[in-house]
Amino acid sequence: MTSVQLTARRPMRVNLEARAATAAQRRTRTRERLLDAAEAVVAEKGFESASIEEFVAAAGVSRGTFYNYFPTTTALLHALNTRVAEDLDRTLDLLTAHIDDSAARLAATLHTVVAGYMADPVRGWIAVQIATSRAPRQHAFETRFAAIYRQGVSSGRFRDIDMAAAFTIAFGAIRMTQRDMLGGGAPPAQGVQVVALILAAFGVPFEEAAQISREEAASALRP
Amino acid sequence: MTSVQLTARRPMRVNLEARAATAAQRRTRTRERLLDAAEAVVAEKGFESASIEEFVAAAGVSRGTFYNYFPTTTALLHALNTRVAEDLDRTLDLLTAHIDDSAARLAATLHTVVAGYMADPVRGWIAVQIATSRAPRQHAFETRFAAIYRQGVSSGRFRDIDMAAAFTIAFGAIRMTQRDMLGGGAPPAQGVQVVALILAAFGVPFEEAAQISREEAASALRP
DNA sequence: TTTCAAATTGACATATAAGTCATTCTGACA
DNA sequence: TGTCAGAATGACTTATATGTCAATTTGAAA
Repeated sequence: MTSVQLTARRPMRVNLEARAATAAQRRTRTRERLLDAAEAVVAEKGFESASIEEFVAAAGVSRGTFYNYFPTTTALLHALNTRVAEDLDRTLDLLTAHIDDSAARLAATLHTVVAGYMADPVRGWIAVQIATSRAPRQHAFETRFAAIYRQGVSSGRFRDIDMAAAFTIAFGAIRMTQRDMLGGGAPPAQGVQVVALILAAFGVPFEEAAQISREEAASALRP
Repeated sequence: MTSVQLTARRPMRVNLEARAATAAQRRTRTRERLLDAAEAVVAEKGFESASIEEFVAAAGVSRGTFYNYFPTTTALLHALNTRVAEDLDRTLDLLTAHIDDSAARLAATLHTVVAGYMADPVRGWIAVQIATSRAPRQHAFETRFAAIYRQGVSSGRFRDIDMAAAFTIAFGAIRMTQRDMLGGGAPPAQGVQVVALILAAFGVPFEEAAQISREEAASALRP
């Protein structure tokens, strides 16, 4: 409608790309500081007292800055969960890449998840809470699980059952185990039993499943 | 220290017990009204907006009255969860008392839990959330599960494994199934698969487990 | 009708949280 | 050294919660 004069093409006064690049670094740093702070706050005061006020105080940034990065506290918490999941996913790559047998690989994966979260109860609680919230699920684990499971099916190690059901039982049981351990009600040995049962559910003979779970638990505990 | 004159023994002016009895009825009624209201509020507005203000408005009682019954909103929510669990526990008694085979009985129990909560999403979410909170666990299900499991072990139907691990895998998987169904991401058929896998984990041959799960699911869906 | 212990009321004082925005600061680069 | 886009600030407004308590109501029994 209104006639706006477009800026004439001429040499740029400033290098905008270079500026944008450094600005992006700065953004990333501040974002990480907020995530770190949130982790510390949740660690110390629990989930309930998670507030923007707390987060910015811990991060040493101002209120306004928070909104520059996250719209709500839950948005931040989900971002935190994603970061945690990605961390763990990288660890899983390193620790299980060399394992050929699908059953052993799955056992190692599940034990590493449990051990990883137990080593850091804050992250553990975050994972447990978010896993059962209405929030959309983290896909990293699901993808990894599916790959291992399919490999197991084609090598005749696992039963060929509905993937969603397999994932549900494996991660439902694992999350519950985590929850029990974090709550102090379950000994680490319970993880060994639960993983063995999961393998058994998938068709691995029980005694062998128990054996595999025991062995992989031993490796996972010292990552 | 101070010399207080004790009331002399003489005929009571009023019948205190009778009064106390009616007062107790009144208490129970008000308490139930608060619980009903909380259920309705959570149903409509979700967990996050659960506040004393909302609850008393829905129940038609005053702020002060709330504190006469519950110290905090979470206390009320836990009471609500207990009521829900007790309801379901009674249902489980009625529906599974006649089933002799432990595997079938366990399948019926798990399916009823899932179906019961799916029929009432509000209660379902409450159960899922509280199951994974730091709150102490509901004992009703655990006791029931243990009884069925022991029966199954002594009749040779189930493997003789650690009870805690067995419970963890069964209820972890069930809660996760619930969560997936409530979130709309899983079809009812997934419950059938998951229960079959649980039975298989406990030592029931897979084909038979699948068969039992299918049959009991059909009964549980029409309670 | 009167009594009285228990139940109920709701205004109040006290937090604590969220979201906005005009202003200031930062730092690479011309 | 000055420029300027984007980052950061924090006081301010608005909102929603919590917990208290003196006063009032209730209802069975006397």
